[in-house]
Amino acid sequence: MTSVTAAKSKGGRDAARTRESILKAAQILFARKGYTTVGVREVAAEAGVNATLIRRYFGSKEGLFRAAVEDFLQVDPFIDGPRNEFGERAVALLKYGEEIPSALAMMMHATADPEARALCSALMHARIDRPLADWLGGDNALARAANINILWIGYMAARQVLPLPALTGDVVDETRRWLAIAIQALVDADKLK
Amino acid sequence: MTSVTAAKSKGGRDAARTRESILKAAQILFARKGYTTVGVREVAAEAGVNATLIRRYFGSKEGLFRAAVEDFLQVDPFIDGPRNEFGERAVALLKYGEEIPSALAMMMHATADPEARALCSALMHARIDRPLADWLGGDNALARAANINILWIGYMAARQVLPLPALTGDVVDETRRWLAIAIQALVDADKLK
DNA sequence: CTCTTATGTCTACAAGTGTGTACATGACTG
DNA sequence: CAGTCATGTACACACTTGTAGACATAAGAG
Repeated sequence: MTSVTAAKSKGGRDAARTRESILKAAQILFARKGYTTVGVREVAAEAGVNATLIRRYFGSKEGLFRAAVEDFLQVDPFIDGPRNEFGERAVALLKYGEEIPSALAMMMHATADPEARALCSALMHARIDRPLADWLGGDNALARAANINILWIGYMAARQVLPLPALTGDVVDETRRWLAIAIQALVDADKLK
Repeated sequence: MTSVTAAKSKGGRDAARTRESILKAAQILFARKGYTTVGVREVAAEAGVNATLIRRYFGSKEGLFRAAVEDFLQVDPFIDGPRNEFGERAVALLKYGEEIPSALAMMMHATADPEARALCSALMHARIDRPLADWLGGDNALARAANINILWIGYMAARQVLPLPALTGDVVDETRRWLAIAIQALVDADKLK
């Protein structure tokens, strides 16, 4: 197989570089195939390095997964920007997520393993729901944050994780429009009327 | 471990009964732990039968999974009833799904395995999206069906599969109210205004 | 140059997987 | 009662997994 994330194009030892290669490969593979299914040898092959290095740099397979998720599970890109454009921005970021391995897809695929699932659950709460609720403010902030998260998760699951055959072509566009509106409505519902 | 789905409380051979026991145990375990993580020996132990019987009755592990999903992936309970109460009914059924192992949780957990994922994708389309779109009718029926499915998937994933720590207590009630309204809105949007 | 440390490689192991094959035993038909 | 097939059991075989430890080699310091 041709490794897209090959490390050492030119010789020389570079710990940081190989570590990065492993992380990138892990993100791609975990997002595509989940946690249990992907083996450390597979990640190493994709990264173009020796399998044992994963243990050296990340301690264990679980350590690698944790690092891979934490590396790009951030809410900042969503809340940086005008409040009245949150819905549009979120959908745009989800589209971007479809093209690169997203943390959401990674987590959804990984929930088969009990330990990986517990990790995902805790991380999602600490790095998404809580800060998002703080940013939202107003009444029922945590519930609204959870609802926004439900929309994200549902869309990514239906589009990438399963994926649903229905979600192609024009249907995707229609769904994305609906998604932006629904999310924005949750943002704007900061005061019970 | 105490097997809840023990088969042969009294002696005697009963193929249908043991087959049912295996299926029940598989549904519970697959929904809780996914496809790859659950082994055939584990299912057999939970069902209180010999592991080889799984091969006899379902051909293979994949055959067992297929049977387990197909057994209760049905859209009928959702569309049977008044159209203007679809949202409420759907949420009530999801709540029911939280208590018994639901097909949705099973599928979400199983997407790590490529073959299981392909199966889930095809089944979801054939048994949920298509019939639901037919029932919905009107403009963009397939997109609206997909959106409803997104809400279901997102909720079950956030509530059961991950699960999100935020979704407990009052937050769940608030989310369920929102969910019913959002789903009903998609049902009623059968004519572009 | 020489020594030390960081980095990368090789081999192996114990555990668990799905599945196949051969054998035992129950229940029903004639 | 006797025979026959469905049903249940026991065992083993390849295979893959994550992890561990011993070894080799490049890079940088004194």
